[in-house]
Amino acid sequence: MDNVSQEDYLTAIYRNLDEAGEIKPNLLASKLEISNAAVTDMLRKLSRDGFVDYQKYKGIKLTGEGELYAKNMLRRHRIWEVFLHQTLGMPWDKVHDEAEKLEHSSSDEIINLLEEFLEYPEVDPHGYPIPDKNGKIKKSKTVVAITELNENDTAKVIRVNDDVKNLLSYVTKIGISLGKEIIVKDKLEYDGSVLMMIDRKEVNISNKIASNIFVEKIK
Amino acid sequence: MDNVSQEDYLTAIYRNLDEAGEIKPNLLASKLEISNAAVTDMLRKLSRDGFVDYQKYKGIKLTGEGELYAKNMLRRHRIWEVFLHQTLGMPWDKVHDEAEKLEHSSSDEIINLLEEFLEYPEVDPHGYPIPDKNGKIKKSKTVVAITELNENDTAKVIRVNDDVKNLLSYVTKIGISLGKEIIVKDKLEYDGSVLMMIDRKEVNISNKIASNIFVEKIK
DNA sequence: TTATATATTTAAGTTCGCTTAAATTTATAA
DNA sequence: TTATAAATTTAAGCGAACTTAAATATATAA
Ligand SMILES: [Mn+2]
Ligand SMILES: [Mn+2]
Ligand SMILES: [Mn+2]
Ligand SMILES: [Mn+2]
Repeated sequence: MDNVSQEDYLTAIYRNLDEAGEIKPNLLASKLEISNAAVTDMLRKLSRDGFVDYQKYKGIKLTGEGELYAKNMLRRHRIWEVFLHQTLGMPWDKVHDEAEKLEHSSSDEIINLLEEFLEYPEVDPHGYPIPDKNGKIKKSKTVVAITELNENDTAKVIRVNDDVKNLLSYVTKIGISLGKEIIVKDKLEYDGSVLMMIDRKEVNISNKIASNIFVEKIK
Repeated sequence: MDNVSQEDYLTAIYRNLDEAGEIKPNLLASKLEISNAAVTDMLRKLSRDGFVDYQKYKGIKLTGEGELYAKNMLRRHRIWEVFLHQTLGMPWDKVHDEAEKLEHSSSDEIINLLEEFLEYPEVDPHGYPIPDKNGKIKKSKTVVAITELNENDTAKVIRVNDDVKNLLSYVTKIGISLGKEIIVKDKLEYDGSVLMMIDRKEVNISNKIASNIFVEKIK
């Protein structure tokens, strides 16, 4: 397969599987920002080519081959992100969009050389794990969304969702980066927002944002 | 413009302009390995979009904008080649095909950062000059094809055509690399081939190959 | 259970970049 | 100059990846 669209479909499917390992066309369409009709169309092709299990009106599953392909795309994407951030000094809120293009234009050979050059990084600049050549993903620390914390919990930021538009640049603005310590001061009942301390400053973040920042509880 | 094909057309046009600054559709088609009809089609679009001057049955010229765009593509291409060869250690006969894809997927920002990281290289791994941000190309040494040399001339390899299939890997096999010294022993009248010394070994290369290796005469 | 809302598929149509075949123009050679 | 060859354009058509609108199936709520 040598195709930008199909590769983005597979990645989007893999990233958004539910607990049952499925995804609905409607969600996929919204993640890819295209029409439902286009998704139906493409699902037939991906199914014909053996990358997804698809039956009309049923949830979409990846085949073994499809899952491997998707994980390899994540590998390419994340290794490029590390390179752009770490080697070229590009800010973490810009690397995703660039990697979104580069991932389709680089042979496995380039990716393997890059990985070696970068000394085998384990996570991308947003804290997501990098699959190895065989699609194996190291099981990472147990993390929870900030929304799961309780009052007075102290936690360390491990991962921030890199798939949400403008989230990273906003999060940067309020002082959050990987490894940063936060302390939950208050959880507001009526809107689910969270009041917390970052660098000795009080910051209130909405429930929506809190649900996309993943942390490791300290003690 | 955000298009692989159009970008490759512009680059191919620029690289193959004749002394009059023009190229014929037929040559362009063969360089791009597509039909003449496809070229006619695309020329209308490139003309409509202001990148080429085109009138039916006349030679194709680049507009100012078209030339700038083409040179920027060469810049991207060659900077990627330097990175792949120099930083990742990919052999010089493999980097061209990879760069052919990467050139379309990288913002000017990435290219500028890469250029800085590489410490502003002046030529790509095949000896071709790298245009700067403004499209300026440093005028390089005066070179001649090996076919232009005379018996007993000594010369240094400065540039090898990177656009000819399998040329680089062949040339590598017979011991030629950038900077290598050669001595012309004999020029065969009947087929234009050249007999020369490389590393104290006698090597005969065809006229076609000799015409794609560029050297600087020594003394 | 039935009405209504939502999700999904089907149908028809568009743009892009290509193809082959036929028509036409330009170049070359007798 | 004229016949022939070569280059170029035109015409028709294809697959990929989209779109919008309409039809149909499924989910949800009264
Ligand atoms: Mn992508
Ligand atoms: Mn990421
Ligand atoms: Mn290219
Ligand atoms: Mn080159």
